[in-house]
Amino acid sequence: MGVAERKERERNRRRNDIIDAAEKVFMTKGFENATMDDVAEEAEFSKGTLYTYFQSKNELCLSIVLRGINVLMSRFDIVKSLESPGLTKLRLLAEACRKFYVDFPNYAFAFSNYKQHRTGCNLESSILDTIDEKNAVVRQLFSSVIESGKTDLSIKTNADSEKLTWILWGDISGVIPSSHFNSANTVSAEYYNYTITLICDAIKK
Amino acid sequence: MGVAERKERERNRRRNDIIDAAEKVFMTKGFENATMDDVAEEAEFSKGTLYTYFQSKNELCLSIVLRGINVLMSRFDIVKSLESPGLTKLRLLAEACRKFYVDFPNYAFAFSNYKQHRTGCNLESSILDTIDEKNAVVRQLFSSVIESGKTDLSIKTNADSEKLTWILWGDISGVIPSSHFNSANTVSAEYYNYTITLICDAIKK
DNA sequence: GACAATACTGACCGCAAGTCATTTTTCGAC
DNA sequence: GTCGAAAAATGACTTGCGGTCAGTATTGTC
Repeated sequence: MGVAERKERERNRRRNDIIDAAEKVFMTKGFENATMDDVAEEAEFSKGTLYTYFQSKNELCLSIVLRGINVLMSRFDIVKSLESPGLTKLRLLAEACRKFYVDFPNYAFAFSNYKQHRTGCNLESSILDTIDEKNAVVRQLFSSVIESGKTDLSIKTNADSEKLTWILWGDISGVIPSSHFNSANTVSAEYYNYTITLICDAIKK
Repeated sequence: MGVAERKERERNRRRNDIIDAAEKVFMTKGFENATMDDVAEEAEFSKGTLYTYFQSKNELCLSIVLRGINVLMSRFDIVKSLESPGLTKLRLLAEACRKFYVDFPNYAFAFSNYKQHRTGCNLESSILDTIDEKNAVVRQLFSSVIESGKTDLSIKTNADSEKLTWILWGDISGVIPSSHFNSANTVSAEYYNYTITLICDAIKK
């Protein structure tokens, strides 16, 4: 008898509906100005109910970030399966990320506020751990792509994989969306690609 | 009779004392956890008085950022007066910035939260304008150093000064301090310098 | 229909940002 | 020295929002 399973599914669906509503509200009003009552109204639940699904406003925000990471990672999968030089793969990863930001401005926006919500979420939340795990997986991916590039001689063999990962992932997930949402969404593919080209030029064999 | 002038001086001094107190309090407790009452107590003023000097908590935070920018810019001055190739100057600017973060962790911390306070400060505040102006001056400096590097042939002539400025200043003032204050202050001069070296390698003639 | 368990509600609480009527201080004029 | 006006400082108060929780409604089981 799958009642428990069905209930679990329904609960997850409702949880997702709330995140949908939160995305909409936060994106429209901004995280600061939007209230949990706003989200509750959009989600057609009472505020109290939100708190049976999320520990805090910050955790709700981080749930949006987590969603974004999952979507982004699924886009990385396609690159992973390719048989290409490491440097090419690196470029493709960066390009996948750029497209992701274009396709999902909500997530780009959420990413740009990640740090803030992270620090605001002082409780131990399982979402924090999950995000950390996903981040580790992404870094591992970048690192292995760089390593493969060193093996296939598309990347300088003396490049420091760990540091490069940090710089690339930092730029891609930090600076770019962050600047993108300053003032008037002026940072374009042009700037993004220039950064990537610059780094790739510096590390290519 | 210089009474008005003296009063103006005293008012500025008190204003600075409040920023001193705010730096201490915010650095210790974090921006979120620290209250204006905390700052008031540290500054030995009542809360109401703080609001005769600053429009809001966010504006007070931005005043700290502005202070930091001024200190940093004064360190850039020394580099400006040197007679060196553009690329060398660029490296020295980056190095000056790194040292600045080491010498003034408070400002590095403030910088890492800049965007947050900026968006929280929705009113038109003269401090915002001043920060924008200072930022423009810094970008102008970077841009002209890059241009001079192209002229003296230390930097590739096809480098895009504007984009490079954006990337360099973005990395230097954004990613680095931002990552620095994640978790356990683990990002070291090593990582910082690796980033700079990477970019400089990519653009050197 | 009785019962438990789960889901939902919204009035309520606490806290901190920001306000403002009142008090205190400063300082020139006489 | 003291009066009056302007400037500075005060802290009790208002407001708004994140978060709570005792109570209500719904669902599923026997």
